[in-house]
Amino acid sequence: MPKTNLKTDDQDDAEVADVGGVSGARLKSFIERVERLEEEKKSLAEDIKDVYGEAKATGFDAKIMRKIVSLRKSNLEKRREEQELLDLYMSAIGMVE
Amino acid sequence: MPKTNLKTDDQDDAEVADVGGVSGARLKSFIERVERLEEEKKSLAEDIKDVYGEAKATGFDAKIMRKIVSLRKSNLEKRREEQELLDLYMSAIGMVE
Amino acid sequence: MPKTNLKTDDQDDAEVADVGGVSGARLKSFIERVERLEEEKKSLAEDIKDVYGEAKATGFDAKIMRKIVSLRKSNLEKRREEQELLDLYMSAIGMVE
Amino acid sequence: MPKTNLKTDDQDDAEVADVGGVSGARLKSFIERVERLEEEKKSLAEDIKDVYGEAKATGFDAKIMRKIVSLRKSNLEKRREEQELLDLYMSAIGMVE
DNA sequence: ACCGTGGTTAGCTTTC
DNA sequence: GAAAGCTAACCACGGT
Repeated sequence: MPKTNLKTDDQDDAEVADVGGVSGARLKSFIERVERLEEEKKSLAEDIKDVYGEAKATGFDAKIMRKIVSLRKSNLEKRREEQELLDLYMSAIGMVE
Repeated sequence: MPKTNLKTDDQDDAEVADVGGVSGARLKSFIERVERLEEEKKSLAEDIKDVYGEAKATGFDAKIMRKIVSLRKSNLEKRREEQELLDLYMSAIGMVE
Repeated sequence: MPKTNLKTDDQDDAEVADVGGVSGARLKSFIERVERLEEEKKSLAEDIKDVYGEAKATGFDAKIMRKIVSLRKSNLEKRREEQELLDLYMSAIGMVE
Repeated sequence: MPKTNLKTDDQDDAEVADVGGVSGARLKSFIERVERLEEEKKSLAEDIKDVYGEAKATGFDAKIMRKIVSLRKSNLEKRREEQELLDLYMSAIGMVE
């Protein structure tokens, strides 16, 4: 069973207590940092979309472009994974450094 | 972060000549802009993950935090949608522009 | 069709109505089919896990095996995607099939 | 469906000899069993998708159906506890109802 | 203009 | 407790 104890009873209540007090303020700060970062991320997603739009206006096919980007990325990932597999083999047969 | 340079690939830079009237150089430029932006996006995703990790180290439950962020976001969206509906109503009765 | 009836709120009743009646029975039937299929899917996931366990008991490294399976799969997918890209190029330059 | 045969790959079947005392043939057998099971799993996933499609064609809302399935699966007790903790956190940052 | 579809992303589970 | 793989929701796009 997953054993996800959400209540965190073992921890001292002083850590998450002070409802509306200092711990609440810290939590709020964390939340807002996350929200700020997610906004920036969303903004970048829009920039990417704009680049595709611009390319399209120049006469390029966005669908093809996306496929190229995707293939280039998967090339890199595949190469990395193959290296990992190689490392695994080497450690499996005791050729570790 | 290990600075994974997406631009590195097998394709030879010399081969970006025009093909069938298509400017290879321009296409390459678009592709690289997209890749650059996607790297930044990925970097932000890692930053977000770090914030959750930091909060967790402080004693907060990341799962709950994600739920809170999600709720706040949907609250905002709902409010925005309600505003849009209100705008629609107002334009419907001629109270706009 | 003349949409003269302003009280359109009840319009969907013919499709999903009969709560507890015949439509409810159909919905229930769909739900149960899904649940049955998901059980089978879960069962297969366990079978897969068992195979890895068996292999491990035989002396193989499950982590390596998973990586091999993953690489073989991505080889296939990459090949398929490259073909799709080729098709896209061909249709883009009018060499449609 | 495009009949993606997972077993086909670049590796030559003749190269499955023992390497460092490892039975290549046995490993290959395990890998192929996994791939076969994963194909079946994928097939079931498609069946499920089909059921949702069929239900949709009958007039049901697939999104709602998925939610129903999900709810039936989830543990109500656990969800209540999560909600309680969530309420606590929300009051901590002033998002009281 | 809408539907269906594919791709993307976030969340959950399980593993190490 | 961190990391990865899997699953499910979301969104944007093209076809009809």
